[in-house]
This record gives sequence, C-alpha cells and structure tokens, in this order.
Amino acid sequence: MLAEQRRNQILNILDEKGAVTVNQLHRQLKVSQETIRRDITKLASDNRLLKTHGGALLMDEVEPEFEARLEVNSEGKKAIGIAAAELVGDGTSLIIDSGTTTLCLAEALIPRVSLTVFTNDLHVAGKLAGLNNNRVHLLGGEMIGNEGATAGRDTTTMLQNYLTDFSFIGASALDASTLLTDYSREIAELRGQMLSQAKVSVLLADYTKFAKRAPVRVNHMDKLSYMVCDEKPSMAIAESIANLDAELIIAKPVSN
Amino acid sequence: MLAEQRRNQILNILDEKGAVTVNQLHRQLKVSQETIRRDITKLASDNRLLKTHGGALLMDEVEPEFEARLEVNSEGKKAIGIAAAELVGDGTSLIIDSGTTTLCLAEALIPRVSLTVFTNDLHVAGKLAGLNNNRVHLLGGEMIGNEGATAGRDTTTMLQNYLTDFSFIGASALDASTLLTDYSREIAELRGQMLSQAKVSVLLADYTKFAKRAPVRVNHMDKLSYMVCDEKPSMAIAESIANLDAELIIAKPVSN
DNA sequence: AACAAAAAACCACATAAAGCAACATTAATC
DNA sequence: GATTAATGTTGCTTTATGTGGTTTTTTGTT
Repeated sequence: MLAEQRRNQILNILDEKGAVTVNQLHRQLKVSQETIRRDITKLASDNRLLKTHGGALLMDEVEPEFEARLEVNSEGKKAIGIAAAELVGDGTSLIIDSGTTTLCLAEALIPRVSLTVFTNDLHVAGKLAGLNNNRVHLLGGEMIGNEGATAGRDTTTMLQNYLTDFSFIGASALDASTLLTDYSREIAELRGQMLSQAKVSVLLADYTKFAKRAPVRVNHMDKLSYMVCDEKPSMAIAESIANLDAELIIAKPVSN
Repeated sequence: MLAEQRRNQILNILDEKGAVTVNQLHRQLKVSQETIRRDITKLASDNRLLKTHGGALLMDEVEPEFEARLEVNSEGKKAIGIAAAELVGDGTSLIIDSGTTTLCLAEALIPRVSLTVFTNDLHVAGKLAGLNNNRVHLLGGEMIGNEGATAGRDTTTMLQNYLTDFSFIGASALDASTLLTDYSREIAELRGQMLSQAKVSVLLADYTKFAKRAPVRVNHMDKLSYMVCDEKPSMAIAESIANLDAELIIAKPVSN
C-alpha cells in the first residue's frame, strides 16, 4: 500500500471514530508503530488532525488564527504578563498595546482596582472593562485584519490626548541593532507613540521574537524603562537594552 | 482511551450537567481520582472549565448580562437585522450603533462585500472585520459598563470625521411624543450624531422598546429615513414616524 | 471560636506506555 | 548500480497513570 493511501485511510478511520490510537492503527494497517507515528506527525503538521499522546483526534473547528497564536509559547507569555503586572499599582493609568502577550498582562491585571486603561486591543478592553471600578478607553481606528485590534491615523490621533503612568507594548521582532521592528507602518507608529506617552514604558517580548527583524522600525525606543521577557536574550540584545537605560526583567515561569 | 479524548469527555459531561465531582468522573471514566484531578487541573489552566474543591464547574459564559439580553426577543431582532440588511448594497459605507439588534444586522451583513463600517460596538466590529474586503473602523472612547461598546466625547469626536451612506441606530425606548430616548447622555448624543452623519438613517427597534421613555432625548430625529421593527407599532407611534417623513418597515419573522 | 472527623487535594515515587532519535534495512527511482 | 525515500529496529527519554502517605479544606459539633 502506498504511504499516501495509508494516510488517507488514517483520516477515514479517524472520521468514523473521532479518535484513534497508534496501536489500533498499527494492528489494523500492518505497519510499525513508528510509521504510524510518522504519519500522524505529518498529518498534524498539515493540520489534518490533532496529534496527541497515544494517538490522534479529529480537529474541532476553532478559529485557528487567533487561538493558535495564543498557544505559541503561552507559558512564557503568561509569565511575562504576571511579572509586568507587578510593576502596576492600583489606581494607575496604563496604555496597553494589542497582542497575545499584552492580553496575558491584562489577565494578570484583573485583581487591580481603579485602573485607567487605554488600549487598541478589543480583547484587552473586554477583559478589563466593567471590572473593579476600572475605566477603559478603547483607541478607535481601523480594524487590522483578524487581530481584534485597531491601528492607523485615528488611533494615534486619539492616543495623543492621553498621558499615562505606564505603557506596555508588544513586539513583533527584536534584534540588537535595529531594536524593535514591525510588519506595518501603522503598528510601528502606534507603538512608537505609546512609548512616548507614558512616564514608564515597558516592552513585553517573549523569546520567540528575539533576533528577528521586520521592515518598519519603531521609534522612541529611548523612552523605554523596562523590558520583560521569559528567557535571557542574547548578549547583544541585552547590551542594546542596557544602552537605552532600560532594565531587563526575566519572568520566572509560572508553575501550574 | 486517549487522555485527550477523556478530557474532551469531561468537558462534554460538564456541559450537560453544569458541574461534576472528581468521584463521579472517577467512576464513570474508570481512571483514578488522581488522574481526574490532573485532567481538571490541565483543563482549568487552559481556561476550559473552573476548578473547584471536589470537582469542576462550567465557566460562566462571557458576561451573562449580555448573553441574557441577547435572548430577549431574539427572533424579532434577527428578523429586523435581515430586513435592514436588504437596504444595504455591496461597497457602501455604514455607521452601525451598538446593541443586540444592530448585532443581528451585522450578522445579516456578512454576505456583503467591500463595506466600510464605522461602529462603536466591539461585537459588531469583530463580526465584520477581516471579511470580504470590508474596512471596519472602531469608534474609540470609553467602554460603557459591560456592553462591549464605547461612548463619550472621544466617540462623537471621531465620528464627526465620517459621512456615510447609511446609519443604523438602535433604540432604548421609543414613544410617540418624545420619540427616541436613552438612559445616558453619552449614548443619546452619539445616536443623535449618527443620525446626522449619514445620507440615509435607519432606526432598528423591536417591539419591546415601544411605548417606553428614558430620561435623555435623542436629537436629529428629523434625519430619519426608515424605521425597521418586528411588529406593527401603535397608531400614535406610526403617526409620529410618518410625520418625520420616515418609512416604516415591518420585518417578517424568519422561519427556522 | 475551637476542635475533630471526613473528604479532598497534594506530593513523591514507581511503573508501564509512548515518544524520540539514530541507525539498519528495504523498496523505489533514476 | 547508486541514490533517495520509506519503513523497521533498538536503546534511551519522556509522559501518563496509579499508589500510598501527608497536608489542606470542608463540615459538623461543641
């Protein structure tokens, strides 16, 4: 039997049963367990099924875009969120950028009371609005793709009116020489402005963003006070951050 | 049985019953209590359920308030949304107000392409953004309560910059003499402005809003072109609408 | 409020199953 | 026949689960 044929058969069996084990397939298809594993790994990498310990499951249809991204290093992001939240006291004012890491920060800020929050992220806004006497302001503007966030001229214009105690910005790519960069001009400009509108500016970057570079540079990096990450960055990056007079905080992984 | 499969089953059982104990699952799924506990811990860390002493609970769904309100006359609101959407062609520009009725409109607008949308409702924005070449602009401003919407000075200021083909506004209360009224100044002002920033303005009001009065009046009602509702309103209201030179559209209930 | 008993949760360890990686073997392709 | 891709084998590592003992929470009773 052809390998590809066998993989199709795996999918068929899976469709019927909803779940299969490696052993089941090994017996039924008369190939070694290793081969079955390799098949499952391949099918999973093509998003045809869900690989799990011992076998595979049918994919349950979920919005892959946002959900999947949330899963990328979610432990690290949680840790960063918790560490960054420790900087924030009750009653302070914050700018919070869009993204999954900043969403973890928002999650960690739930216990705080009387926060004044400005954000361009719908999920962040939803998480903190109507809670503990918080005042949450959503930065208007054009919705960008499927991110659940706004950016653009309206966004930066509205942000100009507000000066806060803290700003927390996310990262798309960070390298030692160009520092922070982004894939779109709108987001890069917004982040640059967020940096310059707060007394204390904090960059949240998990290690998956290190040593990458995107086309548009983020300005005002000299306003940075802290960078929070989940792993020690390279010597070069650490030095660049130190040169900005910013303090590096390595978040300890959460134990759960 | 696969571990992951078992976890899914836990969620299914939980969905039915709303709450489960460790012992119950232990007996039903034939694994040790400790394993059940580990499953529950894992599921809880993924935010799939709420871990408690002795078992687990269903996560309280997003804002019960909002969900509950969505249920009030949802059939009527759906019908209104579909009828109102028929006014809208591809490529047009719209202002869409916040609320459950306007969310039904957004739902009904999903098949349209190349819309330019301005809205202060996060759910509406999320529903139409990143779809069919639409451009969706979120009106910034302060988040009001748990509504998932913005209002206030920033919102009206931003709205001022935009003139559209249509505006669709919701209703809190509608009676024959004062016409449209609201419970907060911010929302009343926003709705008034929405009315005056579009060529064609449409009021969406299901029958539960009829013959009610709230403290703050909505201005610019003379700009109204259509009112869409799910039941014939009283003679008095119909007359008031007619006096505004607006056309009354009674939406036919959807059959499903 | 203080206490005791029962239930549940937690922890550390043991074991079995599954996964992984390197290498060997076979089959297919040129 | 040489090269490459696919499969199988083997030894080691990781994960999942159960067990027994200890600690914490809950609950009922003074």
